[in-house]
Amino acid sequence: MPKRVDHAERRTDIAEALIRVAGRRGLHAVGMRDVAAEAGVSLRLVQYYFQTKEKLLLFGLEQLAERFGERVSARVRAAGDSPGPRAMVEALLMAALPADDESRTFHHLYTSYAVLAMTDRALAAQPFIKNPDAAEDALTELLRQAQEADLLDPDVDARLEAAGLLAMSAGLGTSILVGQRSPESATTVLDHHLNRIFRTGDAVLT
Amino acid sequence: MPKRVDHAERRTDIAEALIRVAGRRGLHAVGMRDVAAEAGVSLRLVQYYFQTKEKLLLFGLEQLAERFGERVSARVRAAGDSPGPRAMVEALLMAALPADDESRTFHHLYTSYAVLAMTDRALAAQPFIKNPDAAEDALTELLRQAQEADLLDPDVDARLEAAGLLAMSAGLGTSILVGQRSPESATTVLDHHLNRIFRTGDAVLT
DNA sequence: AACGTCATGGTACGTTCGTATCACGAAACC
DNA sequence: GGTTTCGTGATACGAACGTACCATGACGTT
Repeated sequence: MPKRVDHAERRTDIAEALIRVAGRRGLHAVGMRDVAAEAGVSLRLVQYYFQTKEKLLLFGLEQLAERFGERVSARVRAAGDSPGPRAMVEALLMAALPADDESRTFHHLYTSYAVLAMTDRALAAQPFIKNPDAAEDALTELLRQAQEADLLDPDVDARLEAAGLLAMSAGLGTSILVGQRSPESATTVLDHHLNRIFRTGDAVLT
Repeated sequence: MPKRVDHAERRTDIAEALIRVAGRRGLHAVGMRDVAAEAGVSLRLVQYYFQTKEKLLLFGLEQLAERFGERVSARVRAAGDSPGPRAMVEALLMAALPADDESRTFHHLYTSYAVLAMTDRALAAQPFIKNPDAAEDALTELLRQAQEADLLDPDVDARLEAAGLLAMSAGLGTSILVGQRSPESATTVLDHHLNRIFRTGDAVLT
């Protein structure tokens, strides 16, 4: 073989170019030529590493979900040291809100992909079921721990509560992106809910 | 003027054709030719009544939001007779969940439009701020009434609670559309929340 | 040293899309 | 009753898109 280049690395480079340009102009507006230009390679190369646009999109979604999952769990881990379970719950939910650019891009593109998945039933069943389920499991576990530490209202069903909180966070995220609500307002709404669920009325929000 | 046709009527006909075909194949996949075929008219006519695709899309969104608003308020009104405020709250939230075809189409397309609105900041600022705000006002009012009738936990902030419930409903709706969650499961989550907010533990869900 | 294969560039092809143009019948107005 | 205006059809145009094809260095293998 000649230059023997690392295919995996090349693919993630291109996929991140896709994420960047799609985050700027919208997923519906990006073509392979845009991705190629953003990545600084020729159109032919994008075709070479991903044979078809559909495969590129699919890989981009996986990349997006993976990166965001790492971001959230990093924040939860960082919050794990100090004030207890509620801080971790808040870290998880707040990290999911589109307050900074990275999170905005994620929400924007993830929603775009979700819309595609509504018709192309086959497209990426995994990322839209497996990842949210994992998040729900993680949040459920955090709530259970809080419940065992007697910090939580005992008559909440941890699993149902986790599902509700995540759905609420997602819904608030969308309303932020479309300009209906400010990130601060969304934080207030979330915190109000947590205040009623947790026994201590302390707000630890940012 | 010759045949003097009712422009407004024609426009809504075409817009509903747009909604039908977009609901089937996805908003990203419909062109003016598809809309024309679905409406049973020529491409030229679609151009004639809407000069540009953007105007067609805009009118379609207004039409969509209007129809859905009527649907929800009709259901709330229908539930207003019998068992009290909670039934109306449930009616509002449940009507917004994508359980039937009409509601599924609405969620699907509304989300598609929301994605477009994230980049085309100008596109339809109204429908994505005015309508949700109106829904929030209505739900807030219902919650306040329940609170005055002493049916509600007195330490809930009606406005914040309304915002949270609507965001949760929207988030659950999306998770249904992507196949992560069943409508029944979403209903359970919503009802669990209402059970903790309302003083009576009665579930009046469908 | 020759060869085959990998990485890459350039470019062409066929399709589809939104929009514009030309044409024409019919009806209302003076 | 002629003229103007409205509703409608058919079709053409230019751009953009995804994909396919052809060519050509560069390098490891034999």
